Amino acid sequence: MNKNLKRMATMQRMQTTGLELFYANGYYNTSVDDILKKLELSKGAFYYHFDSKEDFFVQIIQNLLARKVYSSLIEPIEGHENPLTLITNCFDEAMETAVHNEMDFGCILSNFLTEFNGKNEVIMYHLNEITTVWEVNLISALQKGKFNGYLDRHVDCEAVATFLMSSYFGVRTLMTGLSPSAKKYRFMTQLRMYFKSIEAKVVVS
Amino acid sequence: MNKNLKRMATMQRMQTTGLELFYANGYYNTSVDDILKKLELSKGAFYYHFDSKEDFFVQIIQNLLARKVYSSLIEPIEGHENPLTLITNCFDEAMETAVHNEMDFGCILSNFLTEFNGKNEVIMYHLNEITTVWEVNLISALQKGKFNGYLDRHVDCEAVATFLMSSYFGVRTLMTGLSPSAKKYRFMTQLRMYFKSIEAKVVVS
DNA sequence: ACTTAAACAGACCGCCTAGTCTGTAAACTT
DNA sequence: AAGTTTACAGACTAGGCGGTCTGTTTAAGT
Repeated sequence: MNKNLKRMATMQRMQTTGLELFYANGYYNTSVDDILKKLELSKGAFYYHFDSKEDFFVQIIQNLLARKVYSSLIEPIEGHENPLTLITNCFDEAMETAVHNEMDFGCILSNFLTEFNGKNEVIMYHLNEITTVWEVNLISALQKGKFNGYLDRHVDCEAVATFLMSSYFGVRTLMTGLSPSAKKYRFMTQLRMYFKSIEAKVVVS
Repeated sequence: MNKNLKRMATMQRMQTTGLELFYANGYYNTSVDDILKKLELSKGAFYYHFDSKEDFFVQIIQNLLARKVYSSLIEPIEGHENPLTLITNCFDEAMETAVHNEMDFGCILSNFLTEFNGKNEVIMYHLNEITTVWEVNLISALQKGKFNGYLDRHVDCEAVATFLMSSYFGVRTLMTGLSPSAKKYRFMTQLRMYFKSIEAKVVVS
């Protein structure tokens, strides 16, 4: 039983540093040797555990990227409170993490979508799957919010979800440039402005 | 004089197809040989006109990318009308072009920002320069609009610019996935919602 | 104690990469 | 007409790439 455990541990180690380097340098600009050098492992070890570099990356997507997106962008908006508040706090926290991370290269999911678009269908399929999961959860959170009277009745939840995903992807890209902290602050003020325009109108009694 | 003309023509040809391939496949995933093969030119021709692959790309940024961003995102918002209308039409047209382009890989500028972030300082410098030009022009267009009474007095123009750039970068990335046309439509509805929240309030007479 | 398979190590292969260098045909200069 | 420079062609090199293959050590099963 220790057998399978060690196997899993090694594969985890490989995938973790693999994701680190792929995120920092890009998939095509990171060689298998780069990863193995950092791990102090050999080619034999890598191709014993994985069929190919592509197979390796697909497993990283399913094991690490999917969980990362879930824990940072989906789970925080699962609640019965005002979804606009939940989303605001969720984005705020995600961006705050990015601000304090010296090695921030933008949203992982967005970066890989950009890198593989039109280049690798297999990988794109798995990335789009994660994107869809995020979208579905955003929409259902908004619909629940509408049902609970937090959002205006006329709001198109699918459209709001698209707009939110767009703006988040984009701001993370922008934040990799100059003054990320200021960018974050400005973004958040306008997100709140936008939310005011779709929240339930106060009934004048 | 025909001399310099031919030289310019060849360099233009190289840069044009270079940008095409870099946009479609990424910079690191496109070899100099790939470009030369499509052009039916030789290594000698390439390194006669350019010092290196990086120098080649920097010239592409300055000659082609900068103009492209200007003509599609900056020039259309230079006018004395309502900047919110101008921006709406500008984004609409840019996204419509993307929808009808089978080979759309997202916003060129955003893609390259993602690809080179943390990997190549020289190229990042030139890319950030273009981004800043866009930002500055957006801000000044908004400020002019505020002065002319199209925007609410309390609007933070810099924040609006950041929000707009973010959402545009992001939606172009999202549109490379499933149903770009629907994504565009949904995005535009929410952009209009957002604009309603920052436009000048109607004075009740 | 012996067998067997798991978990590697590392040499090796063919291909691709950015970049160099030498050669050469045409054009421009004088 | 002769000399010189431009604008290439294409062979070549050193190194990196993903992937293979043949060991070898370690540990579990019997």
